[in-house]
Amino acid sequence: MATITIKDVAREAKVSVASVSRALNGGSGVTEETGQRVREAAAKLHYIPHAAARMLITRRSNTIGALLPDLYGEFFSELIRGIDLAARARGLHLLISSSHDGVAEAAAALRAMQGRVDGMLILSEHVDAAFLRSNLPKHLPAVLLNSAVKSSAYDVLNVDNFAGASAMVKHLREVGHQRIAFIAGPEHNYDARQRDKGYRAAMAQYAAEVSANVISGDFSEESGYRAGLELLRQKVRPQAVFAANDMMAVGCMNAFKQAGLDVPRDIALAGFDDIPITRYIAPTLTTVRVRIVDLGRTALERLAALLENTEPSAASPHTLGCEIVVRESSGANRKTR
Amino acid sequence: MATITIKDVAREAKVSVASVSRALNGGSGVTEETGQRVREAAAKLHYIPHAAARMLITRRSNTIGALLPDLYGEFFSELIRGIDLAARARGLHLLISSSHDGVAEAAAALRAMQGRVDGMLILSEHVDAAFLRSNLPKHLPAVLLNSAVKSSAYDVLNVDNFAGASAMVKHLREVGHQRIAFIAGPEHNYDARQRDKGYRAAMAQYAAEVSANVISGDFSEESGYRAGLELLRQKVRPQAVFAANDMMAVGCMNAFKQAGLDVPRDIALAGFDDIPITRYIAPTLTTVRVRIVDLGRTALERLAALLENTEPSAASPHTLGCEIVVRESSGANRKTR
DNA sequence: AGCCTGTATGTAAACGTTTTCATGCGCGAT
DNA sequence: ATCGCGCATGAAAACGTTTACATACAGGCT
Repeated sequence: MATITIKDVAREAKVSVASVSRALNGGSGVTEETGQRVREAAAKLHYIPHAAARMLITRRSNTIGALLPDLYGEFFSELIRGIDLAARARGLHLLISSSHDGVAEAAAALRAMQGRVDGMLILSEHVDAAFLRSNLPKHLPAVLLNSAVKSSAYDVLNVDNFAGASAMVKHLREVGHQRIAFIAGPEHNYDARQRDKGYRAAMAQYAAEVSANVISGDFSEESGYRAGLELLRQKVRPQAVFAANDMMAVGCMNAFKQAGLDVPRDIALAGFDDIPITRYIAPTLTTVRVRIVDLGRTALERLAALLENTEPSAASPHTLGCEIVVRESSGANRKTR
Repeated sequence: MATITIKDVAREAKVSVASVSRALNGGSGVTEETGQRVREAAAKLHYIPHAAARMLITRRSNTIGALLPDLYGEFFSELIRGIDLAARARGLHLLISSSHDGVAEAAAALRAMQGRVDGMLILSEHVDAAFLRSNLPKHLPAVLLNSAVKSSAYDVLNVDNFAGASAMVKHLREVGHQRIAFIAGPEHNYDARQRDKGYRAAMAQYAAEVSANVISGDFSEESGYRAGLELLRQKVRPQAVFAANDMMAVGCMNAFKQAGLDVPRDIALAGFDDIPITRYIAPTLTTVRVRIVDLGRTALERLAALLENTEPSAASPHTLGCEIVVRESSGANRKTR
């Protein structure tokens, strides 16, 4: 009736609980015959070890925790998928905690994971070195994603936003656009800031000709739409618009279409992330590809490596490259042919 | 140095561990003054209760497990988001397990969750009543999503696929299409089968005029594309195509575009699910809206309700309605004006 | 034959909590 | 004054495992 425990199996197999444990785990230190008997008894009783008890004694949960922002949008679904795939391959469970409105909430979430995870994957704008020092147990391995934290105490995995943004500006220049506007992302988002810097740096190379033109946004489609309207109101209209993420590019595109403009003939457009949707809209969106699934996978693999090595293993920061994906919206074919 | 436990707090506050536990939890049964002292000690030592130990004794993990198929596509990202939102609101954690290639793997995943979750949310084509009987502990509450399981032993939450599909056929008829083809989903998927039935039933109402025309697919964009090509090869081309999910509709649309056809002028198209992407493609896709986020949220809320009530509470099957969303691809405006 | 070594097994401690139960104390009611 | 009652507190059991240690036994060595 009640849950059946290792003791029941021991009784059934007529051995001690120790032997049951040995037989069911390593299998070593137990004779073939008893091993057999134990396995049979376990199967017969439908015995399933109680995870919590095991965690308590072994101090291992085979679970990794993921602290993420709101799961909205394709970026996170892809990221989770990458993490999940890698976790599954390693037999690790995934405990997810998302949507933290503020620092306090993020801290609470992080603390609540204590004792139920072996390591943490953290992607949150609320997290900085001080936050981690006070909320992350010293011994708990963690990998930070897209974080500004530089401390060698933590392992961090970033996307090369700066290079990606610069490369996109370069591309837009190459296909003939001079006045390139930028729709920035949220101020406190590290990725967004890096993309902004990349844009500005690349534009500075042509400073003599034209200066940077940055409209603020917050990564939402809605903010991209508003930015689009604002750009249309400028006395001198830009020839190309580079949005700090794809969703804003989509919103911006809608603003342009609604105003009767043709993309890319009247104005070119580019995004960042390469979420699946970019392939389906019309015109298809030129963007900077971030291999999101790989990002998740790599993060998990680094964390897994951390779990294996008991030695601290110098936390090496790492950066994932990204590449330009030229589609219709940037008007590349118009110039090339 | 090592992890600090409740004993350390007790020593620091000069009380017994029992009092620490009382002070930190309910707070009742302890004087205001000791409560204060304990909280101070806990804060000073950065004490965090060990989740596993607590789980073991309370037999509560405040975690719910979600057994899902591969997380690919917007459907699942939306679903997870709905689940996550509701879980967060109730202070529940989310343990996710996805991508089960076969029955055995699904069973293993389900068993691995034993002892670390209070309840299960299950969406998997491998799951039937027999599977549950042998792999789901009797006392573990579970909510099945989009499942064919009828047993009153389990709580199941379905989408009204049949009515949705019928309504879509009706809509397509109303805007003037006679010959309506259907691209079916995977054979073993319950949703897919119900949509198929809904289509056939609605078509049967007009049997005298025209018969059903079903092409097989598997919910992937690729299979929708292939189905599109196949439809184009038919001697009498259908006037409208109804795909069992949106991604296949997208694939099919690409096939049509590639063949130089104009949607909806030359051929109308409709999908099912109303994933976000439907709003961004051109033409925008007429579809059947399944409130995916609500589905996830509702599922979690029912599970939470199950957790509260110790009494079995007759497992009531429930169905979420869905509604037609008319956009450009079905050619509705052409007829109405 | 005696000893030592290795191996299978069992006993019991340990993991960090919560909770039951007993204890002792103060205080109002009789 | 005594009794009893409520309440804060502490001691210890319990949760279900793993594992260190003890034990016993078999067999190969000298």
